[in-house]
Amino acid sequence: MRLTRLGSINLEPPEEFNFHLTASAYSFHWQFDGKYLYFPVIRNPLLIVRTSVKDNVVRVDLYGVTGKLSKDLVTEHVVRTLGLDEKYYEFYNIAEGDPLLAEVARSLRGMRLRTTDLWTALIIAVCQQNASFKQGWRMLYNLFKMFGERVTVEGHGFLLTPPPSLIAKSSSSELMRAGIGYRARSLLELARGFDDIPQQSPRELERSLRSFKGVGLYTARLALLLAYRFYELPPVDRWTARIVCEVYGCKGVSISEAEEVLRKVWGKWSGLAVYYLTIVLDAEPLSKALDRVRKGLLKPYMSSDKLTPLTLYLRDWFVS
DNA sequence: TCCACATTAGGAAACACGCG
DNA sequence: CGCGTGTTTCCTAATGTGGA
Repeated sequence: MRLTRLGSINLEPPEEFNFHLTASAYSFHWQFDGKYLYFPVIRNPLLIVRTSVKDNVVRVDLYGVTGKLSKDLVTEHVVRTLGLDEKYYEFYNIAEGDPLLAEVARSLRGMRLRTTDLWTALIIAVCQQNASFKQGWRMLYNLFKMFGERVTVEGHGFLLTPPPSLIAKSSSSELMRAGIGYRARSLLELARGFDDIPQQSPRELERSLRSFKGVGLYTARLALLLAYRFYELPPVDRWTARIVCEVYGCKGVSISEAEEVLRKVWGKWSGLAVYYLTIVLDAEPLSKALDRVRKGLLKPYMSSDKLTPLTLYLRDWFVS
């Protein structure tokens, strides 16, 4: 599908906003090309925005299949997605004196967590289960390539998240071909029940999401973090637990201990801290990540020869 | 007894390694 | 050089345990 340009909006960025870092993190090449960050605002009728920053102005170009559109609604969505209204001062104050995330307040300052819709966040979270960063994002890549609709914006190919309706009518074996293993069943059940999830607060949503088979505490919280910036309750996996316990000195290395320590140090910013932890350690497998923590190498590589959350967009890493 | 919390069992996929 | 196995890296779900 080819989309036509419907107009544009200019937004004033907050101070210390780093568009390039915000757009780089965990983006596939069809989402960010080094200059423009593309993301959907409305699915039906389809409306996609192309965002960029020039001369300290956030430029938002609108693309769709024509129709009425509310610029206020688009503005609100872009502000929310990029976190233009976020105030990280408190978070940075803690980060500055922190043994793990000091770099977030320095070289990564101005980088925002970019949100997705809840459905996309759920797919991401399910793919992250029992898998390294590389494994998880390969699964996601395969799902997008196999089931996502391709649209063209100014000659740039963009892939939409395969919607619940499409996943729901797929067979488990079809989904398995994306290399997602047992997660196919979880995804299928989520797709079938997704539209019946009521609108509720994040804390209530956590309960609703966990009622799905295959969605535990980690998956639910990661999804809520990515979709709603639900920072106060962190998604803690074993990777996070080991690192957090190593650095802040827990008695053991359990998930619950790590969460307790995280909440003590970061308070209502715990979830955001976990997100940035994956960035500064390039989401490396545990043994390498622990090694880097001990050596104090707590800055992302930023080199283009290695797949990391910040280099994912650079090329087609999973092309087979 | 029942609830909260901790532990254990079970499992998918990638990678490394050794064998023929 | 290819193949199979074991190890590593993670998670959820079921089971176990201890305190109110």
